[in-house]
Amino acid sequence: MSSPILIWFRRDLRLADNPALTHGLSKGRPMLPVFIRDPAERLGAASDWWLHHSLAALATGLERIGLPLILRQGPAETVLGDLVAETGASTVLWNRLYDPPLQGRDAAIKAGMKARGLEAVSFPGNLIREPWEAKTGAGQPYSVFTPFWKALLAMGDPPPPLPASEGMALAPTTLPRSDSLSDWGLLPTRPDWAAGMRAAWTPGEDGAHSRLDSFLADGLIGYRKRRDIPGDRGVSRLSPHLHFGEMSARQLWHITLSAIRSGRSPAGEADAMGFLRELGWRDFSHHLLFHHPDMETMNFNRRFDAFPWVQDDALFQAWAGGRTGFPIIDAGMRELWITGYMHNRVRMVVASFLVKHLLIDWRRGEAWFRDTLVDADRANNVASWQWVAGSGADAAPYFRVFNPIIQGEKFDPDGRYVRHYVPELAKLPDRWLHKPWEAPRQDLAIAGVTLGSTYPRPIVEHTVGRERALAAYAEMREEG
DNA sequence: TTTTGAGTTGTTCGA
DNA sequence: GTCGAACAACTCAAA
Repeated sequence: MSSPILIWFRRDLRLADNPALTHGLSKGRPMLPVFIRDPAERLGAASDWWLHHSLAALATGLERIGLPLILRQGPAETVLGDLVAETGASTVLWNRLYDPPLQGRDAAIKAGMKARGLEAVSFPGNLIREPWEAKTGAGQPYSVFTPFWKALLAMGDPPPPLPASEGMALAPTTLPRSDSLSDWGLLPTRPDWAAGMRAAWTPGEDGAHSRLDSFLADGLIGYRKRRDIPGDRGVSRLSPHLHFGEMSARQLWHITLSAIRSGRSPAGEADAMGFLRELGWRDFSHHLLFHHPDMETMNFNRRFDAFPWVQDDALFQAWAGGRTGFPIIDAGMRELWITGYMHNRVRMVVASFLVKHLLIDWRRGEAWFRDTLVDADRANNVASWQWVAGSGADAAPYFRVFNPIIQGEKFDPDGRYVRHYVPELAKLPDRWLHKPWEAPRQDLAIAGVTLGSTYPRPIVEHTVGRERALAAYAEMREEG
């Protein structure tokens, strides 16, 4: 029997539109899919929860075409070397990742394999375009979104997705040892904090497609306005599926356009392009981090190195725990804690609050999101936090300080979102819901709210926080 | 090389 | 209540 091909799965946990898998299947040789739990790839506890279920789904899908999924732990280079030795594999195929540490790791692995006479081939990963494809007229990477997006559009539609293989694949007659998924301890036990996640999500390729189908059927229409309303179903919530590659960006692109053109989605071209533009932001973040690897820990705009951040654990804990006394902030932080997700509009508001009202370093917020989001993604997380902080590429101007009261009233006018995640305020009338500290004593009493007891008073007064933030930015400008 | 127009997502103030 | 201007200046990208 000819030597097996290792298919190294990473963040491409799908069978359809999987270039490495399709390429391997075309060879007619035995195939050995493997997933390596490399500590270098770990993001956080919520991601681990998702990964567990996504791997289980992938294993089921592979089984349908007659393939096993081998699970191993350790540094990828070592594990792949072991597997090559154990199985006699002469080819390793994978789809690319672009995070700085992993990209370097993979390049070293490829070079090492080639030096040993093995075939190692990588394929385009999970973006619309590879991060090095878009270039300015001067041949430089972009640092402003709009021209980047125009450049992407000018390249035309990305390649059409590859179909999932239907037929049975050939597996090696003897299989190497595999870890048991349940032994990896990816799921929480004591306490089991994942009940809200199980209720909110269906990880895996099938879950990704049914999520997209229902979004196209009734969520996409009116997207440009509805996407800002956290109590509405106006966003796709595909981000964790995209992060783990249960659906590729290219599939999402083509499925969306064909749905509106065939009438399967009642939405129009403008809503569809508004939606795909958000996918463009995902590519833009990866483009930025690929070309500026140190922005994961350093300010993209180095003038922010002089910013007077405040270290205050009590304030940080109040923010993280959803006890700031601002209902829209607390609802967002609790949505995150319960479901592993937060609506995009609310992410901006809570991030602005941490960085501007509390003057806490964006890196602390970024680390919290990385640990708690099921869609945690280095590139998106870092680029977005820096954007809010004002230190990032194409960032918000410093004087743009979100007012958590106005944001709540504007985007959650009927209080559906806040009442769901901050149930202790549910009986307050809309008028006071986003500023309970201004409610008359009688309204609070009727609603069963006791400020400072059943719900916190604001940990900072909005106007004070705003003025302090503007002063801090002014101080930084003088330093620089 | 120089110039020009533009830049995700907002808030506040005063007329 | 509504509306427009101010809030800074800078850097990017393309012509």
